[in-house]
Amino acid sequence: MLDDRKLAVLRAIVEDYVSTNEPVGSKALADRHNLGVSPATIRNDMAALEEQGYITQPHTSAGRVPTDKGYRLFVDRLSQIKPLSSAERRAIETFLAGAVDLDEIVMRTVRLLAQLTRQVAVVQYPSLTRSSVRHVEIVPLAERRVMLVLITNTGRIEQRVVDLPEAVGDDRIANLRAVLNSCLDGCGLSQVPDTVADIPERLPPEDRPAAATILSVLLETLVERHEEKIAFAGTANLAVADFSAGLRGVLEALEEQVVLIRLLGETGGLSDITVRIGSENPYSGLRGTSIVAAGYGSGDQELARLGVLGPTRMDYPVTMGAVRAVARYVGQILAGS
Amino acid sequence: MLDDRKLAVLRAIVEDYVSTNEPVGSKALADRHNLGVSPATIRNDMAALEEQGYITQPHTSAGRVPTDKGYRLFVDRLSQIKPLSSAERRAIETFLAGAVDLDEIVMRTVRLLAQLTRQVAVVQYPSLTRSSVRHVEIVPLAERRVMLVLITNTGRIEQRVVDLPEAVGDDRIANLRAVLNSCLDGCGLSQVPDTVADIPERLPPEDRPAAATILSVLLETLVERHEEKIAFAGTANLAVADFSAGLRGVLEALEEQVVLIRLLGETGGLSDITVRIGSENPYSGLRGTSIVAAGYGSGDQELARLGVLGPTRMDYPVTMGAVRAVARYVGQILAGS
DNA sequence: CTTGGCACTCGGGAACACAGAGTGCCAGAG
DNA sequence: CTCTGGCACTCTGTGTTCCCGAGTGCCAAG
Repeated sequence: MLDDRKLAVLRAIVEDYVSTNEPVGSKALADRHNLGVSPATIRNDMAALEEQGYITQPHTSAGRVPTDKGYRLFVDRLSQIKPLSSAERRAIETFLAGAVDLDEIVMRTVRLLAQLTRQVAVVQYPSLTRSSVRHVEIVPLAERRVMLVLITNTGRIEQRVVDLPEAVGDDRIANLRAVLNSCLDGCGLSQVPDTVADIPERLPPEDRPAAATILSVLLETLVERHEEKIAFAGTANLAVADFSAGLRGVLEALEEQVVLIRLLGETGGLSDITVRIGSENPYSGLRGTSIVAAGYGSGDQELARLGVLGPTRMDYPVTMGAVRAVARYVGQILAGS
Repeated sequence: MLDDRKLAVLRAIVEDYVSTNEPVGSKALADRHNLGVSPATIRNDMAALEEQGYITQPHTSAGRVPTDKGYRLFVDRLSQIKPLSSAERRAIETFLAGAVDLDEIVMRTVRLLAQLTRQVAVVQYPSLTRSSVRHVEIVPLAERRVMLVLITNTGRIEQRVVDLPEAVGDDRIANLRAVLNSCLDGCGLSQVPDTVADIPERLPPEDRPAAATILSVLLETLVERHEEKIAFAGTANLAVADFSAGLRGVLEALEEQVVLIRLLGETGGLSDITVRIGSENPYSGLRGTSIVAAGYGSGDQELARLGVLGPTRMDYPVTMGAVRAVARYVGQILAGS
């Protein structure tokens, strides 16, 4: 059905179109790639490819352009991820190594990725649900008000102000804090609800109302923040050149965190790469936009995802290489801190 | 030099141009505004206004368009801030009231502002230098490693991982924490360096090396994070309609935090509004873009600034009204939490 | 100082022609 | 059966020309 030469033609079309952004014709193909056959032959192959929906012509008598289906085939079977140059690797390493806290790691990562790919980069903060408790702090603010601070092993911090039902002295707060920490230290956030259940019993009866209030806020935090936090950068890359069409939709998607998180998607293995091409992705504003995403994490645990958005006519091998590399390095950095 | 009628003509030109986005001619002006004079008279006035640089014509025989100087005059003398409708006020209040922590306050604020003005909104996080210490926490991570967490009265949290010169037991850490907090509680961040100087003396000699390390990281945090954090939203509003020209520059500015912070600028009084029009602002990418900004804070202390970026041909009275209102409400919310 | 009149300018849209790139198809060669 | 060269055909994009209309500047009269 699709012999090797037809596949080679498709690959050539994708590559040429990506680099020139102009519909590519049979003659140009024959010239630029040495396929060893004449333009006429290529024309026949192109007709076949078009027949099967891999390419299309914007109008009669223009060159061909890959369809989403064509890109899909290209990504799946005709290309391989292009590793970064060693200079780039070093640059990533030193750039990320300078980060002092989680915010900065994420910030730097997202910028790095935007710069490497010259597209819009998106990084999801390490998932709360897959982290564990490193420390819980209760800071007295006023007589009947405390601030609850939760620090996770990924460096993420959540804070809440809690109004207590009654005044609670500092020493009782300290006790509460100690009990909380001894129970929760190292506990996976998803286990917190269970673990927390029997804490009131360990406390003197007079502290239980306050503890209950604090614990309910703690649980609330975990649930509400199930919605994940994300950062993005590189929107200026959208304005460049030929992509004014999709621009609107992409900007809108970026502002809709929910959509964006859905777009990053979830897949199986850590650091295998998801590519969603144009109409494949579940948001109508992104016609003409592709998403290349990967999970990152420390060890073999996926903490969250990151990726880039760009026009369907992007350089997939390079983009995938950059995404993969950045995902790996971020994982390392997180593991090390 | 500029009599009342000429000013009225200028005002009319700005208003018409803002609402239609088309150069406005003498006839249209005479029709839509009852200036009580004929088009010919208006033409003379327009000639005078052009002479003095308040308006300009894109090409011979087109209507007039305000220059930056024209907008400036309009903002300074010909318009007054338009207060929000009470429905809008209520909406703001309820929307902001739902926020649980600083991140969320900022996030909601910036979205709100973007939505109200239909432009790009920018909010600076409460300045570290003008906040004070609410609590300092030292969390043991490993034998020779702790996490330092600084919580300010504005709800902002800074964290750092510190490697200690030697192992320090939990009880000594606790003591250190107690001393630190008793010294620093309520202390303005700008006074921290002075206050911190004599802390080592209060500690047993064997703890001093560790304390010195921690303190130096603390000071470092204050200095480095002098660079402020910002959030923005509403970039999708850029893509709409007629502003594709400035788009590139604005997106670039948004990615350059430093530039952006400079743009928000600093002025005197809390909640008086700064307007920078087109070429007035110190970044060349923003030709054709204006910035409306204001400070916000609790009490009479300016904590930070917020504002919007939009085309010079924006509706200044409305935009200024929205910025002022949002700034006030944010101040209130921060004071209350 | 204001007004109506008038000649002038120029941008933008419509109509048109044209070159060039690209295609599909066909008939002949390997 | 596959490849190739040739050829007629079909478009788009571009450049040209033309004209309309909006808007101006100037002037002379009220």
